Amino acid sequence: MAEVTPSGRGRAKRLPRQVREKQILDAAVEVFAAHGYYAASMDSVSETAGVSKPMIYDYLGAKEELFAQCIRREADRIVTAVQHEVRTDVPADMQLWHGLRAFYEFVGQHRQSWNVLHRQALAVGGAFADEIGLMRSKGVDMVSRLVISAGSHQGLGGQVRQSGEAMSVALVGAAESLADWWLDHPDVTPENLASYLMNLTWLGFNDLMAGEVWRPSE
Amino acid sequence: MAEVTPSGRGRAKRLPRQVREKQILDAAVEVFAAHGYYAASMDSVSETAGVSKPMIYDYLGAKEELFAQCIRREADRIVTAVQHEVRTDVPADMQLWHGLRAFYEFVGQHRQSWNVLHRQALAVGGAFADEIGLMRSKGVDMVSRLVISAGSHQGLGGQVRQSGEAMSVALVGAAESLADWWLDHPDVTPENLASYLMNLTWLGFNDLMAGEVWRPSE
Amino acid sequence: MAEVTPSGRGRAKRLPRQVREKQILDAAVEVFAAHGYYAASMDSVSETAGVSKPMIYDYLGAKEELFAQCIRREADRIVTAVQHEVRTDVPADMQLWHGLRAFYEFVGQHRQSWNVLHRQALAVGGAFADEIGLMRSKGVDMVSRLVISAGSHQGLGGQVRQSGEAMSVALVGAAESLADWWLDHPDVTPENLASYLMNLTWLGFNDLMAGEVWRPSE
Amino acid sequence: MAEVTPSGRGRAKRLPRQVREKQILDAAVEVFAAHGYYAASMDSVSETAGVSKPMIYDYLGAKEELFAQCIRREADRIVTAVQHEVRTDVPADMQLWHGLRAFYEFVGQHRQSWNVLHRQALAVGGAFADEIGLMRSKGVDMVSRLVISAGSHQGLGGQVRQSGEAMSVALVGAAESLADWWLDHPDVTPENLASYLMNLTWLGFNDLMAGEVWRPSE
DNA sequence: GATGAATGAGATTTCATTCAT
DNA sequence: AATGAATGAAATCTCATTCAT
Repeated sequence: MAEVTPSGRGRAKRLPRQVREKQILDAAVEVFAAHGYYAASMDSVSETAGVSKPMIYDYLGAKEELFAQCIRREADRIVTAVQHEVRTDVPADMQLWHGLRAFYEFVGQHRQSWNVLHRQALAVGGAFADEIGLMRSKGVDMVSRLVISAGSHQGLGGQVRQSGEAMSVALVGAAESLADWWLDHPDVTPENLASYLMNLTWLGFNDLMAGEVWRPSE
Repeated sequence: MAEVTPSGRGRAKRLPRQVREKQILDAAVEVFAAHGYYAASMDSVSETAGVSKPMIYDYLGAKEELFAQCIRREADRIVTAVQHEVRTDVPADMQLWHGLRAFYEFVGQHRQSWNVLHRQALAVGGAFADEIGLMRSKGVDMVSRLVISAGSHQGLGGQVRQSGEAMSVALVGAAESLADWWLDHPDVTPENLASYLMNLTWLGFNDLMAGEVWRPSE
Repeated sequence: MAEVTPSGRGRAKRLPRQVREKQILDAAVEVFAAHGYYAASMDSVSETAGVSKPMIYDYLGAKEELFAQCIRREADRIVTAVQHEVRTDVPADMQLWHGLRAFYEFVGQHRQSWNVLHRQALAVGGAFADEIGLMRSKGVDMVSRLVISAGSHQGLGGQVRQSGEAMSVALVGAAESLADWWLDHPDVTPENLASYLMNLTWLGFNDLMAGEVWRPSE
Repeated sequence: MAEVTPSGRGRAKRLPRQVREKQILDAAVEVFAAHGYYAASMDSVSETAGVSKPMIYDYLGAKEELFAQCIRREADRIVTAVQHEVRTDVPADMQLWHGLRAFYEFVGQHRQSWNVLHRQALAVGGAFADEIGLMRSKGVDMVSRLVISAGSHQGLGGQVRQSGEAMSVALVGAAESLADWWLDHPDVTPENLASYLMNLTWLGFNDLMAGEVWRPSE
């Protein structure tokens, strides 16, 4: 029987389209993550996938399109992973806590996805604006909903509502930044990271909602 | 009329090296910011600067080196701008407030610098690790010092000190993220942005320092 | 009529890799020999081979590597040609004679090979040290073996043995030099050339081996 | 007083043309010898000479011309050095001996000159045919004259006269080749080298002249 | 379905050379 | 006499992409 594994030489065994597409996407994520969008070559992808280049073009389109699909798939994955851990029947702070923990657990296990998603997509920018926006907004939405719902529960001050989105963006940015920092401090646990963020921001949210607002003293 | 402006065709007028170097760096920042490190071609830079390519190589080195110099210059600029606004004879919260406001004012006026610095440098990664690290650490250091000094003033809890760096990283990430968000919400003022961050984090810091720590309830 | 010859324009006909590699190497030898390593451009090689540049890089590597392969192939050719004519069942002088004749016959038919091998490789030096050394040593070895075996047959003096290598080097140099000179005296036959060298050196060898050593008289 | 040495910064002191030309030629020989004709850049020469590029062009012409002048000067030097040691009032063999010894002594002290002369000039070829030919012929002439005069003294056989030039060429080639070999065997003395050559060839010459000619036995 | 063969186009970089002071 | 400033032109190499089997 002919080999099916990527390392098999010669004409690869005929496989259903679905399987090949997964093979290719997996390879693409790996390669884009390792070298970045530009430095990654279609040759690398083809080699890594154990599939010839024309096939990539046939199945997943040109480089840009291929990258876009990587982003889409990985964004879905991480959002799904987080959502799966967030139960709506607990207090808002616990929801955020669970979400953050799930986020860092996922990141810890899929550094690649994270890299592809975040850094490269942001850097190349222009052409991938849509995909990035979509993914970003998913994260922000999740947080926004929490913050706002928390706020409305407790009769929140104008500040929070008015700036809910901004603050969610900031929180997401903080989370992402901390995830990067994690790479250089691997001995920290996901719980620690989530805890740092909760302490940094949640008390602030609470205070805000209790009407205690910071204002410059000058 | 003999052209002297960058767009002039033909042999450029003789200018002292210093002046040309600035011209070239300016052009490089513009081009890198507009297209990203990879998509920016040395031809573009040369055209934008109104100077032939060999001069770029002679004066500022190859593409990587040129980019590194862009990063260095712009990092210095932004750090200087922020430091210039931070007075050490005011309470820690006011220092942070001033710093953030200065940061957003600068970003508002130099979108390019910001882009070059942040997105591109992070994305290309590898080769520019040093430059990026330096710049990052400057920001984080500034915040760390504030946070920690604030903490020691008030007899701070172990959490803050132990995780001072992580939290500073998170704060810087939040600030950066908010700066990106600003691009799509141009009617917000620098004061607003700074204020959002202060409210999100400072009260948290204060509570922490007062011993009020968030812990999961499960 | 669809062209297949190297000079054909447009997309070259599909050929198996092996064939193309030979085509390219042939062209490279021609071009390097004609212009020298540095003056030869990859464009020339590509045009001469009737193949696009990327294929050259794909099949035979970058310029240095390509040149190295030229050297290797041509060195093998000439060494093989000479060895093929040298029978070990004849006296040493006849072996040398046959070798030299074969050498000049080969050189006469492949001026290009010779040029590529000798001049260019030596001149560029540095990067090709290994290839050159290998090729050189093959020639010197062949001669050394002859000289020394001849010597030991006849109870040879210390001079020869001690300096066998040096003398072989000198002989090879003489042969090469004479090959160059031949270019300007094309009416001389290979036999003549071989004969000159035999007369210049072999009697010297013999005398030496008989103990008749030249010494300065002062 | 302003600096005159090459390392002096700023505008060099005005110097008579003759002196500058020597400075430049010295530098050029050094640089060409170190890197080869192509790899040597006019910038290097200019830096090494401590003189600006326009001056080189003014005084000694473009790269080709500059190299030609290097060859000419160094060829003269070596020929002069050898001729200086050869006295015409001694037997022919001693003349050759002295010449060879002088040659290797010169080469030992001026590896650079030798390299420039021999390897590079030969390699670049084409453009420098004239200079090379000139230099070569000087060496060959010297030897030829010896050989032939020696021959006529002793009633020489037809072989020698008919092929005097060829044999001289071969001898010169042997000498050059041995000089190259010397680079890798630095513990050998000039006397040894000269002696090897004398033994390899002179006895052969003598035998020839005595009518003892080698002929293939088949 | 699958691929080896093939290329257009463009990127970075380096040099020899000259102009203008 | 002397040079800093400036460039045209070209060389090497790589890559995304397609053709033909």
